[in-house]
Amino acid sequence: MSGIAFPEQNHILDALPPAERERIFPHLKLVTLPLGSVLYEAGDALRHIYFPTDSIVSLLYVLENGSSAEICVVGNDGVIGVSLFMGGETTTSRAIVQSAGSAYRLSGRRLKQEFERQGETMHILLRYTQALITQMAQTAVCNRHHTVDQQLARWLLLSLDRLPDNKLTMTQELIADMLGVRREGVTDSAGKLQKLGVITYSRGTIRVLDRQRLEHLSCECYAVVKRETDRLLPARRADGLGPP
Amino acid sequence: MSGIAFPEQNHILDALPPAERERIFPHLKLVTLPLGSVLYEAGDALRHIYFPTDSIVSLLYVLENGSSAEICVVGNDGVIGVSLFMGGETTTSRAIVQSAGSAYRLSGRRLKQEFERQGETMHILLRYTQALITQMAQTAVCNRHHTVDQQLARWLLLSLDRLPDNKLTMTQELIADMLGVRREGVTDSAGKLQKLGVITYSRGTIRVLDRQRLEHLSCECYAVVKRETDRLLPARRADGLGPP
DNA sequence: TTAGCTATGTGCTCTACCGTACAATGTATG
DNA sequence: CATACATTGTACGGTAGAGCACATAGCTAA
Repeated sequence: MSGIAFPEQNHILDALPPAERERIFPHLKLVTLPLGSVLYEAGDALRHIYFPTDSIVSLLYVLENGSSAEICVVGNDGVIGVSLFMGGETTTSRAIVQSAGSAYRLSGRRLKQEFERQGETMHILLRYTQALITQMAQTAVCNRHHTVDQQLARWLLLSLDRLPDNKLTMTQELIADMLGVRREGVTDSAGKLQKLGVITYSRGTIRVLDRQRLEHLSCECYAVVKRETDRLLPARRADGLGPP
Repeated sequence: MSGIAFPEQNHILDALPPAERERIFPHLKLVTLPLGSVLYEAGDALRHIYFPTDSIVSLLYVLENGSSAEICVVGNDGVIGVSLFMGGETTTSRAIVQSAGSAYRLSGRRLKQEFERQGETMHILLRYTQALITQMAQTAVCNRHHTVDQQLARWLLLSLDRLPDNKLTMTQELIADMLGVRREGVTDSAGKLQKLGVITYSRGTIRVLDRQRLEHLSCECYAVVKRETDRLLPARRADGLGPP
């Protein structure tokens, strides 16, 4: 959250053609998302869609007994609130801010207006939704077959891709909630990574030192999701380093 | 697969308004789907979309090491090939026939034509896709937190809802592939259900005797998905028992 | 009938992860 | 500086499910 923010930091907004931008950008409102805040609960009627710039939001499913699991993660590559244009109005997931930062907010009404014009905006949003589907499905398989060690590596990489530097602010407790495992399990796995010199961990701050090694330690799920996301989403227009 | 088939057996086709029906129905082709046949592999370019009548198709993710997991199941409540209209053209999943039967097939080209008209067809397909998303996400959490016993019950219920009677044709080996567990694990769980008098099992044929009990033994995931699906999908127009 | 295959049942060890308890740090606050 | 709290580390028994081996039981076909 250093310095100015501009809509093009979000890849979806950045990909919109000029006419669409002119219609949408005036109605975007920049909001700050503090760590841990909840954009919506399961069952809430969605009122806005969010385009993160430097924040990260997780979609979490929470079971009756309180245990939970992250089903996908959204950063400046996507949007939160796809059920608005998919027609459901509500979802059964919770959207929680995993990394503090900013996002541009658009009212559901205006979004739907633009979506119904069936221009490029609609097609971009639908392709992004398919990328989300891939991420969810791969997460399901990953939950079934891969170890906590592998999943922690995957999770760190997914977060890293959505952050400006190699530092993430996140306690092991919260990571455990995301992965749906015990906190102690994360401590174990993170300890191994630290011994290997891949990360350093200190009271809520993780620094990734050796990204390549981390990719090696992760399961294939990270690469599968990344490949599919890159295929489905448009190439960046701006360079993401400053206003156009 | 007894007797005649007609498009309205599929809930999506049944929900289309008259104008849409007139455009689409003439181009539907009835195809039979034998048990175990693969509609598409991961990475295949999709050429058709399928509307099952009395068949059931599973979307399966397969990992590099050969292990797999079902991420959702489609019967006469839905369609196979959402990535066609979502814009992706291909998916990373395999679509495999879990219960033999029929389906109506429509070329991807015609489907997209209809979708682009942005009539009711588009909105129904999008809402259905959101229901699919819910199923995938719930499967992800289920894989993480629930026992094989619970998941088998859930799986049986999901299949049962898409079949005309209480009989399913399915070896334990195949169920194991779907749930992403060992075959022996399914034998154990199915044995328990049999002892309880909830099902009978005999060489590839399962009969559900006590559905209510089965719902009780299942985890909440079945109910969550069913509730959300009912909410998102249109009420049945025909009664599904005969041609209109 | 007999042989051969497929599907199911059973028993064993092994391991990752859970649940729980508690100790040892680092950070904030008076 | 002393205290309180939040975060991380460690230990230990319990268990679900994996991996493997092999026995039994129906179905099919010569």
